[in-house]
Amino acid sequence: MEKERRSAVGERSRRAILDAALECFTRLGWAATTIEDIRKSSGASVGSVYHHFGAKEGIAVALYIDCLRQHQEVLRARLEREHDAEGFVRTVVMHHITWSRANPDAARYLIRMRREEAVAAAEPEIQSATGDFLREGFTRLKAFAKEGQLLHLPSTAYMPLLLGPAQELLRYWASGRGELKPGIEKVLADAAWRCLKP
Amino acid sequence: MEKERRSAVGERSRRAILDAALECFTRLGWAATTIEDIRKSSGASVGSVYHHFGAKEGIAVALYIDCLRQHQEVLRARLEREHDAEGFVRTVVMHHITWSRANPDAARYLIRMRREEAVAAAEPEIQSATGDFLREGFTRLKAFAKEGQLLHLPSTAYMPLLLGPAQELLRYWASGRGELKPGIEKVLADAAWRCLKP
Amino acid sequence: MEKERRSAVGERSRRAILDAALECFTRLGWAATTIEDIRKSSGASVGSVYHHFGAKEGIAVALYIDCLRQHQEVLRARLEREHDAEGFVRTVVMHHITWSRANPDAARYLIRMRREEAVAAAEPEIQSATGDFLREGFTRLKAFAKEGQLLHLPSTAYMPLLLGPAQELLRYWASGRGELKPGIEKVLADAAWRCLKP
Amino acid sequence: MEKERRSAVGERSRRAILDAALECFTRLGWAATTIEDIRKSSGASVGSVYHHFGAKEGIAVALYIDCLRQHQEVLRARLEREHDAEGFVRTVVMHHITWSRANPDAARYLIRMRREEAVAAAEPEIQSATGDFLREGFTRLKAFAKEGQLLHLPSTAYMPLLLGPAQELLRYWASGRGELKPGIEKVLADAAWRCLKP
DNA sequence: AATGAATGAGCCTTCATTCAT
DNA sequence: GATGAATGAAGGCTCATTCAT
Repeated sequence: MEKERRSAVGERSRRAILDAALECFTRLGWAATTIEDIRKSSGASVGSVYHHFGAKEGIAVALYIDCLRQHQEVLRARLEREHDAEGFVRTVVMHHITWSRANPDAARYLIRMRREEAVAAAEPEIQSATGDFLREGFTRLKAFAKEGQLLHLPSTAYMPLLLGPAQELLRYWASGRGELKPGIEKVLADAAWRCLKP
Repeated sequence: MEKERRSAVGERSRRAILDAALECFTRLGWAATTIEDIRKSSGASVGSVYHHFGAKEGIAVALYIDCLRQHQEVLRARLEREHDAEGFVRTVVMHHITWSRANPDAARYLIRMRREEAVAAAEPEIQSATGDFLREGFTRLKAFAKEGQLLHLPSTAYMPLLLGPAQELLRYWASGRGELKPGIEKVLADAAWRCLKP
Repeated sequence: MEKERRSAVGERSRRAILDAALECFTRLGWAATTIEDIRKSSGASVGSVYHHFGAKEGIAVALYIDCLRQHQEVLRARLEREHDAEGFVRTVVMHHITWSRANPDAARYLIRMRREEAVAAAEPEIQSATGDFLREGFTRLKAFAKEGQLLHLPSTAYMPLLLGPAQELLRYWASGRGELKPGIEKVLADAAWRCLKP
Repeated sequence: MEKERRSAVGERSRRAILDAALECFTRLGWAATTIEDIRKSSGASVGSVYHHFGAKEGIAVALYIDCLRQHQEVLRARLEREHDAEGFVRTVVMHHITWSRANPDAARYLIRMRREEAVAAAEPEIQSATGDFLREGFTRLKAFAKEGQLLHLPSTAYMPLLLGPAQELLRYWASGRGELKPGIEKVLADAAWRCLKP
């Protein structure tokens, strides 16, 4: 197991910093948040922040992994009960919307940071910490296509068609302008299946 | 007319700065690019940069408008020849991909900056400079729906379904990992129409 | 000529920073001197310091070159009038002591920084700025030996025997404990010649 | 006796820290070495380091005394067998070179730290721990001069002439550039005697 | 004796912006 | 219009040291 045993007190401090960071990043944005902001918000000292995360990027990456894990654990559990393409497609799309509605700060953070330098540079670390969930899903998608349960398309088209609309909507919502209307997840799930069914 | 008369020499210097800025933003990213970088790359002096654009954000906004205009002029011309929903939908999607392939730096810039603070804050200025092209398109979309040429959907769903997959693909491409395979525009146009046709 | 034309005002500011730096390094030591100390002492702003020297090390190197040039210009002039080994040896030793007595801060700085990381890393730059004076002197020394004007010794022994005692004395003096008694330069020059004469 | 009784386990830990410190100081330099470096290298904990040495300077001083003792014990033994000036002079010079060659890290450390603030401030402690060996030697030197076995010189000239060349050579060697050729100790010993004999 | 999480003062450096020439 | 030296607020980060366990 990769988790090292940490003293309980250290773990509590680490958690407080991560929570404070999410709050600050949500309120101010990643670039505009200073270590001082996080310090004030978490109650920890500057030194403690660096003791746990090494650098500002370290906080971003640790928080990203933390949010991603929560996101994926729920989705993974749901997908285990889906065995055909339609269920898979609808579940993925709906989960994206509903989880984001339930965890707005974490969702916004994931959306905004996905391609941010600070996080992108640590992709290997992120993948090793999250078990490369995306690739697994992609593999399953291609298997469905091979079985004829999905339309045959160039492989680079699957992910955009599956999640593009949801991402676009979430991004708009994350920018603070649009809402996430109740029921919109069903509309997007329908549309995704309309696009991808054979 | 809002355009002030500018001396030819001033205009040339302005253009050089804008070109250098695009090159720097592409290479280093907006936040990481310094005025000094732009100065070195453009051959202008720091003072000259400020004379033309007032502040770093001013460069970002001016460049954004510049790129957006190029993007929209082509699209506007094409859309004038399309009078039914299917042509409209297909043209919008295909243009997004083909124009981006032809103007990679400008396209990347537009994609990355769309919701960046620096540009978002100047939206009114951008809209007044580009004639609110997006809203016009959206209006036309809703008219098609009213006429029964498009599926009836919650209004917030149209844009994500129309452009979400293309945006997702372009974003992935813009991040430097995926390619834009030849013909992929047709696949996405087909899919968009499949999603939106009645 | 390697010297770029600089604006007079810029040059004056640069000089003020260098003077202040020498004063601070003498008083506090290189490592303990902060940019803030130099700023206060020179009247320049932090930004100006970095505009001219790029980094703290840049000040150290520029100042080192500055002091070394003064040291070498005088010695070079004196050595041009010396044509035999004895004159050469005596002049070098005496100049080391007398110049240091006349320019105590600069001398201390040279002695202390000679092998300090910050300066040692820039040796190529220093040599290109000072014309590799040391190597020239060493070459001349070996020529004297070849002509029989000096004792035949392993080549690594010449510099220690020529300057070691003076350096040792100066180092002790630079540390603030010993004095540089009047006439001591003659004693060391005699000793050096006693050591090196055939 | 000033040595406190220490538990064997404590002593072992203390020794490990001292060894690690020498290794780190050699590799990184005194100022650039952090307590964390020493901790990693020694296997001890930060707290343990402070338990034994009180402060970073404490390590420097303890290590200095440790190295100096080793240096002096050998020299003291050798000097006991020398009763005339020539033997004394030659032995001192040769020992400086040969001991350094045999204990390069310790020698480098002594050379580099001799006038470093951290060590200089603790001179009284060092003298009381090493029995003021230097002063004894200096006293013996002056006695030889009084007896006519050495040249009459200003008292400040003796040490530079005796050890200056060796120090200069060692310093050059310690900086990592020059070598310590076999036999060079004899050359310097000859030269020192040539300088100092009546 | 040992541990290592926590502390926080202080430092170097960056960089957008100004302004005298 | 152009120039580039000067400005200084602000931020990320280091690291010696402390102390509860």
